[in-house]
Amino acid sequence: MDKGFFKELFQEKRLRISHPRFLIYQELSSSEVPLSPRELYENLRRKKRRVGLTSIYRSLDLFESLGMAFKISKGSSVKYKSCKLKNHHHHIVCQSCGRVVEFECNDLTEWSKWVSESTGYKVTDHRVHFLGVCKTCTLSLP
Amino acid sequence: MDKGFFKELFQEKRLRISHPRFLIYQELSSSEVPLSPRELYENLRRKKRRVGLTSIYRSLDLFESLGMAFKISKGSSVKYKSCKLKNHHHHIVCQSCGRVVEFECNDLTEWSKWVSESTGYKVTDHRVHFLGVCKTCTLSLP
DNA sequence: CTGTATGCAAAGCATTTGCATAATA
DNA sequence: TATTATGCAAATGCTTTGCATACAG
Repeated sequence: MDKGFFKELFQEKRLRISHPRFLIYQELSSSEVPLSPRELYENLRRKKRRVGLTSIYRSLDLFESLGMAFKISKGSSVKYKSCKLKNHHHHIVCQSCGRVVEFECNDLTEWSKWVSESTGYKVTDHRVHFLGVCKTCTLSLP
Repeated sequence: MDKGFFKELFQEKRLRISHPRFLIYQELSSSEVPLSPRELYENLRRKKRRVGLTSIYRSLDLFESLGMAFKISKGSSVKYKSCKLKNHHHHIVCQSCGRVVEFECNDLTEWSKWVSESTGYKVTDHRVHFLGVCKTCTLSLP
């Protein structure tokens, strides 16, 4: 959990480092697996840290828009994972346990150029994620 | 709209080609832009084709699982776009009007291998989408 | 005929909103 | 002190479920 990063970014954006926000960030970054708003709420509650569910929704939105968290929608469930890498990166999600790992982005300029040419779109950004099975699950499964 | 493709695929999977399913598929494939379940419902209603909203949800799920449609979750809104390309492909979404275009997948074996090595995951699949601005929007916007 | 798929109404939930209160800078 | 963020409760609205009915194969 990188408190410095949190403070710096928030001060730069003129956002307040409130107690609830910090608790939510802390809880999220301490988890190996992605968490839903409700799970985050329950976890904090269990630790006697009462934070409103509404605030959790608001904070998660904020974190995502700041690139501090990765939002995973699978079916109708929504979960978030905090990001450790600061610059542009992507994720691989374990299909079995849901564990997420970040990795740096490849150079996609060539591909982007090709997409742009073949579709007529101006390319501004891209989202990539891989699906797979993590080491633990590979070992424990048949 | 490729009726043959629809029939073939459904027969192969032992799925019934019901009237509502076909109407939904038809309506979805005739749209340039992605549609939400509700929009699809309204469109059909307007054409005096009454299909239950529930069936629309069920059909869209089905289409997606068969790779016939692409599901786009943006914030809390969910939309679907029918796919014309039959094999593995990706999408680029216009940030301004939402229009989606498909393009064939690049060869990602090298990248996959690298991801696998650096994360320890066995890579099974990947999702890519580009974001951009379509030709029409580029021209009509400043 | 024999399952499957549909459609309705109802239930179930996740998410959002309004607003008074509390906390930050 | 001037905003900004919080938290509650209520409202909203999407999505799912149960079940009798219709329908494709």
